[in-house]
Amino acid sequence: MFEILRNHIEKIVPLTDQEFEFVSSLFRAKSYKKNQFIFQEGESLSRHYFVCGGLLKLVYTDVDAREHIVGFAMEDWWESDFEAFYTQQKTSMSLICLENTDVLYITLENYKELCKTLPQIEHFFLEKAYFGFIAAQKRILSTLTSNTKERYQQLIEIHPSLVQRVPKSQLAAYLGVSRETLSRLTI
Amino acid sequence: MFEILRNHIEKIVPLTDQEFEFVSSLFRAKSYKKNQFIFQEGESLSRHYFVCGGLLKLVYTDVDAREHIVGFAMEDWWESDFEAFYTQQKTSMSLICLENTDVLYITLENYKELCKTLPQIEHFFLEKAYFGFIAAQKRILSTLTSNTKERYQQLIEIHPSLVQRVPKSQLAAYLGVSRETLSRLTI
DNA sequence: ATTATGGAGTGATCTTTATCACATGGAGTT
DNA sequence: AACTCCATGTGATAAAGATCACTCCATAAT
Repeated sequence: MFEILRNHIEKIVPLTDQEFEFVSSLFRAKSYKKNQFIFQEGESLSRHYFVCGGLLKLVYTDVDAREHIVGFAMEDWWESDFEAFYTQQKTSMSLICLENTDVLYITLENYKELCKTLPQIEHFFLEKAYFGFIAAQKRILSTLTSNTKERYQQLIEIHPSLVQRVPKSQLAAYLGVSRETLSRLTI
Repeated sequence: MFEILRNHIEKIVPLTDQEFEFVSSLFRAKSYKKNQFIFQEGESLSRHYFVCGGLLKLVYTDVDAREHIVGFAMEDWWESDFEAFYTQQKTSMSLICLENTDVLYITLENYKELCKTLPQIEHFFLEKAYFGFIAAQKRILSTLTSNTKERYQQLIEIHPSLVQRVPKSQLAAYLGVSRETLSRLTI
């Protein structure tokens, strides 16, 4: 699992064996079964997760107990309730397994230690944040410019493997439409 | 204008006079009139802008020539076509003045120079990127969980001064509804 | 003073989507 | 084999929003 993390980081910044040993020492590995909660809305202990294998959804549950999917996370993706993590507040969302999933996670304390010791890792996270922001802005733009059918087609284009692995009801909760409407689309 | 930038940066990281002199040397100041384009979709030269005073909109124009507002920028905000800036591609959006506006801008070359020389500035931009990402995710969540009226109320709550300064037709283009629908809401 | 112009409100109608209800079919369980 | 979950599809109806057309009003321009 740590090798996956190393390959992932080294796509952006190089690391010596010694440096990666230090990186590894600050992460912990954990495995979860399908439908398990990695964390649940309202919890205080917030971590940043790297998915080595499997599939997660980041979920906001509204007052009517409806689930809204803020994001998915597959192999090589990072996920967390980022505001809760970075400001150490209670989580407002839940991270739930759609498949059996292996993760590596880091606490904020260790994250800060890591960035202080290895500035290139801070640069790595900066790039991740930039591209996360760009992706979020594109998703916003997609809701502004496109109808449901077009947004679904864009999702298929951008993440074909995701669409294969996730039930349509979950894709509907990500796109912000009812599962019935998604079902009625003729692609 | 440079004092505004200094105060803004020092809210997150401290700078010596000498360090700020270096920062200043990498930015340029420019003033624009209402309705002017700071940059236009399709241009190659992309910069990152800091708004000292005034008001901007970041606009995507679709194939039917409809304007969709990706974001606004007021005093103390950063704005750009971030993907175009960071990857040095052609811009896919336009940055347009809703009021007379004074900006400071930096090129990617100077930005990289700045981060290399002053790592605390890279940390500053990292925080900006994190909170930009969090804000974008909240906007996505708002479209998933709330109807038009609620989203408009949330906008008023989060950016009351913006709502005062921007025509409702522009707020509609930001919220993703027609100006008629926004006009019919009873707040 | 008169004439554009841009922002905003509103009626009528059509389209899209949500909602509720029910049916089908496959996978896993007993 | 019978049963229970799920995921999915689909019909009927209601609600939300888009669109087009028109009006009013304030401000800027001539």
